[in-house]
Amino acid sequence: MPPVILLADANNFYASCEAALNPQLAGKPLLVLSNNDGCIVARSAAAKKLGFKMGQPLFQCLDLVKKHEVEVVSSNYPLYADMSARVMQVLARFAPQMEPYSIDEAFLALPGFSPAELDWHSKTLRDTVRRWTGITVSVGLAITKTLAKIANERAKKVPELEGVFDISAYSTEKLDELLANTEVEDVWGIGRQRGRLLRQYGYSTAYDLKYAPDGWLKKNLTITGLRTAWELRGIPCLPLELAPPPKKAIACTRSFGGSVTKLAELREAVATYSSRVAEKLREQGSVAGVIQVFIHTNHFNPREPYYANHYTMRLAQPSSFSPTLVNYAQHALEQIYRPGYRYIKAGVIVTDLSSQSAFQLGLLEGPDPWEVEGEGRLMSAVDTLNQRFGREKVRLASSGLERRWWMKQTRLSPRYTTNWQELPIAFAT
DNA sequence: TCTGGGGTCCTAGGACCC
DNA sequence: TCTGGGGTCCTAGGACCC
Repeated sequence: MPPVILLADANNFYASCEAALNPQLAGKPLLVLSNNDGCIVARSAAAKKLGFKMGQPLFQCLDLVKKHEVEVVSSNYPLYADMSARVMQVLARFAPQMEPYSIDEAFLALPGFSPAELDWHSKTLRDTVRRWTGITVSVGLAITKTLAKIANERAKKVPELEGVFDISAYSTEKLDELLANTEVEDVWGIGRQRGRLLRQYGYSTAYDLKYAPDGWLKKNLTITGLRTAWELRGIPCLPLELAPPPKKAIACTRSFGGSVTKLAELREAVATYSSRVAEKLREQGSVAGVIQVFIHTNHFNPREPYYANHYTMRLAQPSSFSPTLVNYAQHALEQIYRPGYRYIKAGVIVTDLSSQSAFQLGLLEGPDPWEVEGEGRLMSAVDTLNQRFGREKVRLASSGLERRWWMKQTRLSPRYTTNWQELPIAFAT
C-alpha cells in the first residue's frame, strides 16, 4: 500500500497571520496588499464574503473598503515567514515525511493508517496547529498529490466537513462523481490557457480530464498535463520532495514607490537588488555564473511611451561576492538605460548556479584562492552582522542612502515575532 | 493618480557538428 | 534545376504554481 498523502493548507494565510497577532482584527474584513500597496494578495474570510478579488488593484475597490470599514495592511513578509516556520514545525510532528510546498502548505506522507486513524490524526493535527500558532489549516487526504489538492479545496469550501476531507479510500465510482463536480480549471496544474483549450475540446471537468486520451494530452498539454491526468487516475507521478533541491535561479525584482528617471537612482536600486541576490546565493551556498538586469516603464499607461529592456552577462568567474555582482549589474544597467523614460520597476536575476564548494575544488586555473578566501570571509562577517542586527544594517554605499525609489508600505504591521521592540502586548498598564 | 514577487518545468527552434 | 540526415546544446518564451 502506498502512503496516503495529506495536504495541509492554511486558510487565508497572510490575513490569518495579521489577525493572530492583532486580536482586534479577528472576524473582521481584512485585506493584505502586495509590495507597494498595489494589489490585494490576501483576504480574510469576511473580506472574501464582501466580494474582494485576489489580485485586484486596491484603487479599483476603495469605495467598498470605505463602505464596510475594511482593514487594509501592507504585506509583512518577515512576519509571514516566521509564522510559516512555526506552522511547519508543528506539522512535521505528524508524519515521518513532509514536503513543505509553499509558505502556507505542506504535503505529508502517512503510511499504514486505517481510515479511522487518518480521521483522528487529521483532526488532531488541525487542532494542534490552531492552538499552538493561531493559524487554521484545512486538510485533504488522497493517494496522489493532485487528488489531495482537490480534497483540500473541498475541505475549505464545505463547512460540514469541518476542515478535513479524506478521499483516499474512495471507490472509483465515488471518486468519479466528485471529479465530475470539479471544474477543470480547479485542478492543480490547469491554469487559464490550458483550461480554455480543454474546454474547447469538451473537457470541462476533472472527470473529463481524467479520461482524456493520453495522446491528446501529451500533444496539447505536454508531459506535465499527462502527469496531471494520471494523478487523477490515482497513479502517483509527483513524489514527495523531502529535501528542498537547491534553487536554479535567484531573483530580486521590485516596483518603485514612484517613477524613477535618473540613472543614479536606478543604480542604487540595482545595487540594492544585486546585493540581496548575492546574500540569497550565499544562504544556499551557491555561486552564480550568469546575471541579468531588467528595467521597464509602466505598461498600464497608454499615454506614455513604453520601454522595457534587459541585459545578460556571463561572469568571468562564478561568484556570490556582493561587490562583484553589483559591478556586473551596474554595467548591465548602463547598457539598457535610456534617458527620458519614467521607470517603475527593475530587477536582477542570477542563473547558472553551482555549488560554492564544487567551484572551489575545481579551481586549478581559477582566480587567486587567497582572494576568494578573503571575499568569503568578508561576506560571512557581513551576513552574520545582518542576521544579528537586522537586514541591511551593513551594506554597500552604492545601494544609496536616501533611496527615494523605495517601495511604498504605508500600512505595515509591527514585526511582532521577529523584533524585540515590536512584540505583541498582552497587558497594557 | 493608483496594477506583486519569486520560482519551476517544458518545448520549439536556431546554431553547430559530423 | 537539383542540394542529407541525425544528433546535441542552448536559449527564449510560454505555462503553471503560490
